[in-house]
Amino acid sequence: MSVRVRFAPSPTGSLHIGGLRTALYNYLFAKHNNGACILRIEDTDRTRLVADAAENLISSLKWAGIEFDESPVAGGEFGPYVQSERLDIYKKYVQILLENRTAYYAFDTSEEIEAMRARLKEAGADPKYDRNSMRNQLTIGDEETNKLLALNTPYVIRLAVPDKEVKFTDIIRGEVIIHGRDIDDQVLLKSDGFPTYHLANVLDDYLMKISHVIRGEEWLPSTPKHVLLYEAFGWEMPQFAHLPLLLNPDKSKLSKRQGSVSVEEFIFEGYFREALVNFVALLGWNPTADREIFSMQELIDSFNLEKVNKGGAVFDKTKLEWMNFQYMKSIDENELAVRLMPTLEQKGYNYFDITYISKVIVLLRERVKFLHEIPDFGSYMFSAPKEFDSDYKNKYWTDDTQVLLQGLLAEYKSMNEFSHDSINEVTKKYVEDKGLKLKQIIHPVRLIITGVSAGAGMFETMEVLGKDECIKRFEYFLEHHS
RNA sequence: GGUCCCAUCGACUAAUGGUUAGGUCAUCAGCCUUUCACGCUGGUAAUAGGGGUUCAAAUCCCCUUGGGAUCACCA
Repeated sequence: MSVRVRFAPSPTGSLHIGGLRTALYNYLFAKHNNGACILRIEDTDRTRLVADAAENLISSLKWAGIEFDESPVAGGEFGPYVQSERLDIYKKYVQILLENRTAYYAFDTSEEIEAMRARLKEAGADPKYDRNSMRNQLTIGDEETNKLLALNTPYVIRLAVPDKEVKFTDIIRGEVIIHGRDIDDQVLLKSDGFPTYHLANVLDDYLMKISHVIRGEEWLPSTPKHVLLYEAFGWEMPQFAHLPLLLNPDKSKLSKRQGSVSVEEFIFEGYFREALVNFVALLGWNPTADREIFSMQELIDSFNLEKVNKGGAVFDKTKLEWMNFQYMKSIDENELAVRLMPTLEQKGYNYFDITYISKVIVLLRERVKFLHEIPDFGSYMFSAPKEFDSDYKNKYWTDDTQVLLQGLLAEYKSMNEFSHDSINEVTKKYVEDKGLKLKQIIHPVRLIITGVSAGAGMFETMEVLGKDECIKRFEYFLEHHS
């Protein structure tokens, strides 16, 4: 049997980091097994719809490197892949349930339901739908039901949950048993004609030939309803795998309020896709434990559901930051230069070439947390400093400094090759001849060239800036700021 | 509250009956040094508790405790 999995978000907002992990695990599992990964939009709740949410979801997923074999955009032979376009399908199939009496019409108003719940609560019982005391096909009979239907009375269709144990096997958790008496007579078709998640999800998974349902643990308690539906239709069930939850530092389900949770925010903050994917993949699953860095392909190669943990995992940004830094160091500098270009343009630095940018990146990548910080952290690489750190100056400046710098400038001017090695050589010889320590001159030089105390190796920095630029900065400083 | 799920350092996790309980992040100390960083070396730190089963338990079973999810005409 071929592996077919799906990621089925509802378009109610931007992609949640937990959603990203669910999508990723589906994707990894599919690719590992040469199967198909499908995207289905579950927009059956008309009240929570957010405009453009589906597009945003897809673009976040794409940013992360997750592509779908079948989707509303790519199409596929089991479409449409948007539930609101499948209404006739749901209505058609729910008839089967009505006919074999595993579902029934119910005509209760929301006020009646509310009153029922209040009553049950008063009596200390679970506020489940009390089938026998309400106005439904079971209590009023088929004839009355048909009459009400003919009068266009609003109705819903509910699942007739049998009084028996419902069992299923979860790949991650093993056998799970829940008794029917603990399951509500779930609404399958709402009065607005839209299906609920439970109906639409089961029907679509079946019709789209989904082999494995990989989703968050929050779905575990409602899985028996789905099992019952498969049984009611007489269909073979897919395999289930309920993923452990991603948690806030206080162990509650990962949510807004305790930091960023949407992928868009992480993109905005400047995380590399490689880092976020790598990090999130290792939250709840671990192939070896003696290794942290994995490319998407390596994740695909080693992924398996059996090794997914059962317990929830706290989403700890600190380690993500570390991982991001690993990618900062390892991604090719030319690639990073390309990625930095938009930021540079935004800051008005659009006249530098990729080669120069990548040299600057090599110089500064280990000194910043995010790539986009480079233009500010190393602003002196893009324009000559206008201000000079006075504390830094005071710390290393003496009465002789001015004269020493004049002499050093002359040395630099006479150089042909201006590499960090040759600058190093010339500078060291110069201070040695004067009987000084390198410290006494290199800090003033840094001040002149960069204006600030923090930065890469001085000679490397000067090499990248080039002889002419360095001399210009020397002359400017000695004229104006001494 | 009912039902279900879960439980190894502060965090992510490894060890599927036999290890001085391992690795990574964070943290602490030291080293390196041309500022800031990177890096390097080392340290602190965990099997929730109690019963079993077994020659042997982090690992299997039971109970307790703790945490979480879920209980909609939301997904």
